[in-house]
This record gives sequence, structure tokens and C-alpha cells, in this order.
Amino acid sequence: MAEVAITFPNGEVRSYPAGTAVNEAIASWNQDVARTTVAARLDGKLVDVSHGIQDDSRLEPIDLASKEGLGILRHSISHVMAQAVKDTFDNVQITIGPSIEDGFYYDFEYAETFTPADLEKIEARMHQIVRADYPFERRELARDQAVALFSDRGESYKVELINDLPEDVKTVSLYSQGGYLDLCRGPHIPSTGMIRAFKLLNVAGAYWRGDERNKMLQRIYGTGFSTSQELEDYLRLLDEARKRDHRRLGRELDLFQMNEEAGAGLVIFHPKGTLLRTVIEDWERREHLKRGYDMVIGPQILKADLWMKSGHYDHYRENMYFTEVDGQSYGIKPMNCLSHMLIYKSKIRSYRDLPLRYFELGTVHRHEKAGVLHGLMRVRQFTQDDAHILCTPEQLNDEITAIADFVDYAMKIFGFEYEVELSTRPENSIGSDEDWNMATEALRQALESNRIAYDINEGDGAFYGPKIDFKLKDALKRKWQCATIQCDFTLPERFDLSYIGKDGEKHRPVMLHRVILGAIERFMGVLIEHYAGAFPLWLSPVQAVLLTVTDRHIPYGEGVYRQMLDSGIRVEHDFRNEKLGYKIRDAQLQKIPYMLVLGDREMESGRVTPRQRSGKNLESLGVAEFVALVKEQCARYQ
RNA sequence: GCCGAUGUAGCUCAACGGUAGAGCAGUCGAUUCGUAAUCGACAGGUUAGCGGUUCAAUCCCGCUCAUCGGCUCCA
Repeated sequence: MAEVAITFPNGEVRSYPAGTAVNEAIASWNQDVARTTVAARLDGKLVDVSHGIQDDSRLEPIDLASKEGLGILRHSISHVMAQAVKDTFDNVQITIGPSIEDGFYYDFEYAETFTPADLEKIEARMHQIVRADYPFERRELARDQAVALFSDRGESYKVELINDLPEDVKTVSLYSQGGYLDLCRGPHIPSTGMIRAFKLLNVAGAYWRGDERNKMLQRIYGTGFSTSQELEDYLRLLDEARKRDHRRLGRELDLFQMNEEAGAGLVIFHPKGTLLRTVIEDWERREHLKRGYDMVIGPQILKADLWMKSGHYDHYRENMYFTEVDGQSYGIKPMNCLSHMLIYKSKIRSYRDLPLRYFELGTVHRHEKAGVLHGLMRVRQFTQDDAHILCTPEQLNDEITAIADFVDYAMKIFGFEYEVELSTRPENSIGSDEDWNMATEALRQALESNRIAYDINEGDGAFYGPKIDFKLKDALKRKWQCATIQCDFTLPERFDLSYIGKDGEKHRPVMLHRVILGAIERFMGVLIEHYAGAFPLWLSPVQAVLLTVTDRHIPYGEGVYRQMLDSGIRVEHDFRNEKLGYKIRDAQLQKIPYMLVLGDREMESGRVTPRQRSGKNLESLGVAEFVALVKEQCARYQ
């Protein structure tokens, strides 16, 4: 019998009879590794452990606990779930069921709706399947045979999937376990008995193939881990994440409300939320002025004709609100660019004037679909830290680089990591291919020359130009776009913007649309979750709270309060007739950075005793000293 | 917009086809207290809104609004 030479990860080469299964080879090499191997790479190709090795090759076991192994495990659990669903309910069709970042899902077509009680039934059946320890068996079938097989079984989605495969695909692979059969590329874990810890989480609707024109399927989400300890840890983490949900903290910290009577997607900022927002906006103004931006303010509504000229009417109308004034149609602005264009056009511009950078904390309205609204993250009225930069094509790279630096600086100041994406031309868009290519290249070059790592997001640009998106994550790991840089050759064209060049001729400027924090509302949402409401001193709406020990300390407290207000500290007082411990607890729950205790000792010496949010007490110090301390700790943000 | 779930006091949650209770918060009183909850009393609700079924609806049904989880879409 022929022999094959197998190279193991440690470099060891061993010889086996051809056809030896992957798991046998691994077991003979290292018994311990074999026990937790879920699949393997054979010369870089993913295979099941039951795969028979026919040629000399390099073999890398995939461990259950590795990221890849976990993905395979979860994918296998999704098959087990699909089996449990098929075993438990009639007239269910299976569609697709991949592993995802924190678990897996499977989409089903089923006339009834799955209820939470159904999930329990499904889980119960899954446990039986796991206990039965069915092997996952792979086989390959000619595609027409596979079509016939799934047609017989009434699985029309699987038939559609096979029919849509590229023509050169002649065979497909099928996996089965315990009477369940699925079309699947694999690999899978050896058998269902290897599954230790899983949980079904929720049911949701999902369009077949993610297309809203298609039928709505039912998606069951679940998660699985290699050990039950990890599962418990994950579930606890989910619970922690819920506690830092900005919608919950927004109420608990009295920052803002969304009110049913006011309308969906509309934020009402309470005093503390307004203070927080004001701190952020003040920071914005300072930083923009430092960087050569000019502050401007445009109107909230502009004539519909102007929105037609810009292309918004044709490409963005369904997101816009319109109103009528004296028989004239006006569009409520969904973006701030139009006024900025008009400012540019208000006089003849020279190349010496460029770049011009117009900055506006511009409030816009967008008619977002009801189902997408989400706390502060997705609203219908929001304020952008928006700017439009008009420059020559030669200045483009420097300007984009400066913006990327600004974003990076801002993210460091607020304490965020971020991811970068380059979004290219979408279907519904304006402008020539040539302009799009130039614009996209300008963005790409700026990213590359600054060595910024990025992903490409095909077809996700704005209708007028490509963009660089900067994404932040919320408590539940959902990504939100905050900063964005969009390169636009089209609007300057449509508005016939020009500048006089060195040559005395008219030239067309290029425009960059950009935001740094993005929508202030969304940014605040992410910020609240990022800090779990315990804002750093410079951002905290209330920086210090005065706590009297008894009523006789109130007059002293009033003096201290006055003094601190005068010094520009954001201070509150709690002079209630309550025990100190009670007031400390309250202040602690409000996540106030400094609690200043005022008792006999402080009153006599004219001092305050700060307690930090961390629970640590500082030495008593004079009011002026405390003010200086706060100012010093905020200095680098000013 | 689509699929599903939910909506009871300011908040968190009970209850039942016969018009609702608890804890916290609030108010009042007592207490004057040193680092995460002092005690007592009181008050608080057209059970999201509108309509229907019923002798009777918070509960059953329909519509609307809003929220939540997804999908699609986006800052």
C-alpha cells in the first residue's frame, strides 16, 4: 500500500498508509491534541477529522478552543439546532445557518411563529441529539443528484442555493447527522457529543438572502462555547452590557428622554445631558478654530428647488421632510452642505483663499424608517459636527490627512479605538465614473500614505461621492459610524463653484464633506456606553457634589457652593437631612467624580474632604486648592 | 418599511373576565448622624390611545402610537 508523508506543526514528518484519516494521524502523533481537535487544515485546506489523507501533506489540527475551532463548533451546533427544529415541527424548510462573531443562527421558513417556549423545546431536543453523539458524516454528490435529493425532501431553498452555484461547480458536499441532511461546505466537528455548552438566545425576522424584496424567514440566534464556564461568562457579559446600555443610563443619570408624545426618534436633552453635550460642543469649537476652520450657521429649511439642483431631491427625497411656506415648497435640511456652498459662492474666490473650511454644528432632520430607530444612536433629528472643505485637487491629500489626524486626535481624547472603512460608489449615485475614480483614489492614497489600516466597503458610498468611515463599537459590540470623510467632485460642478487660478482662469474646486464625532447624539450614546456613565472629570456633567454631614453645615456648604460656581466648576449640592452614607450612595450611583464632605472638621478649617468615585479619600484641602486640582486634571482637554 | 415580542405608579416588577398591589423614588413628621440605603406616616394609576365583543375588559378581538430584538437602510 502506498505511503504518505505527513508534516505536523512541530516540523515532525511521519509516514502513514494512504487514506489514513486525519484524526488517526493526529492521534498517533499526539493523543492530547487529538482529543480537542475539531477539524484540520491539510495543505491549507479545511477538512474534517474523518478525511482520508491521499497525498504527502502538511497537517495542522484546529483546536476546539481556537477562534477557528469555535467557529466550526458553532456552525455544527447550528446544524444540531436545525435538526432539532425539523424533528420538533412539521413543514419547516431549512435555509442557511452560519456561525457569526458571538455565536450562530439558522434561518427557517415556517408558517407558524417560533415562541420562547418553542426555543425551550428545541433546546431540549438538541440536548438529546448531543447525548446521542451522532457522527457528522460528509458525502459528495453530483449537483443534479443533490437537486433531486433536496427537491424530494421539499427543501426548495437548498435547491435554489445549488442552482445558483457557478456552472463549473459539478459536485456539492452534504453533511448529515442523526437523520438530518444539509447542504454544507463543512468542515464539522466529528460528532454531536463534542458539544458541551450552547444556548438559544432569540428569534428574529430576516429576509431570505438579506434582500427586502424576498420572503421574511425566521431566524433563531444562539451561541455555543467549548466549555460551560465560557458560556456562563458570556451570558454574564451580555448582562453587564445591558447595564451600560445608554438608554438605561440616560434615564438613570437623568441625561435625556425620548418621549412617545413628542414623537419617535426625537431626543429631549435634560439639564445634565445638555451640560454634557455643551462640554463636547465647546471642545469642538476650540479644536476647529485651532485647525483653521471658519464657523458658519445655515438655515434649517431651504427651497426645494435648491435640493433639486443638488441632487438630494432625486436621490435622498424619501429621507427628507418638506414643508410649505407662502406657497413655496421648502426642504428641511438632511445635510448641511447647501448653505456652505452658497457661502462659497457669495464672492469670487482666488486660489489664494483655498482651502476654505466651513464648520457648522448643523442640526439636520432625516426621515429614518420606524424600525431602525435606536436610542441616541439612530434618531430623526441630530446635530453633526459638520464641515465642508473646498480646495484645489492638489490640496486634497493634505486636507484628507489633516482630517484623519483630527479624527485620531479626537478618538484619543475621548478614549476610543476605531476601525476604518473605505466605501465605494453605490448604485443610486450622481457624477461621472472619472470623478468617482479620482475621488476614491484620493481617499485611498491618503489612507495608504498615512499607513492607516482599512477595509473596503464596496458600494456603500454616499450618492455624491466615496467616503472613509470611522466606526466605534457600542456596549453590545454593534458598530456605529461616527467620523466620515467624503470626497465630492459633483456638487461643486452642480453649483458651478469656481476659483481663479494663478493662470487667471476659472477652475473647479473639490469639496470634502466630513464629520469628526459625527452625530453628537450618536457620539454621546457611544460615549455613555463606553464609560458606563462614569465620565472622566472633564466631561462629567457634574464634576463635584457637596455633601453636608448635618444641617448645621449647610451655611458653610452654601459658601463653598458659591465659590465653586464662581470658579467654573460644575458642582451640585446635597444638603438634605440624610445620613452621609445615604448621600454618598446617591452620588456614587450618579457616578459623580468627586464627593466633597463638609462636616465640623471642614467647617472649622475652611476646607473640603474629597472622596473620589473610586472610593478613595483624598486629604482635606482648601476650596481654591480643590478648584485648581480639578482645573489641572481637565487642562489637557482644553 | 418588514418579521416577532412588549406596553400596569417617576423606576423595577406583581395581579385578575367582576374597575389594581409591592419595593425603590416622592411628600410630611421624627432623627442631626463622618464615607454605598435611619424610622414612621401619607400620597401616587382613565392599566399607552381609540374602537369592538361582553351584564361586566387592564385581561378577549381589531386598529393606532411607542418601545425592544432582528432584517433591510444609515450619522
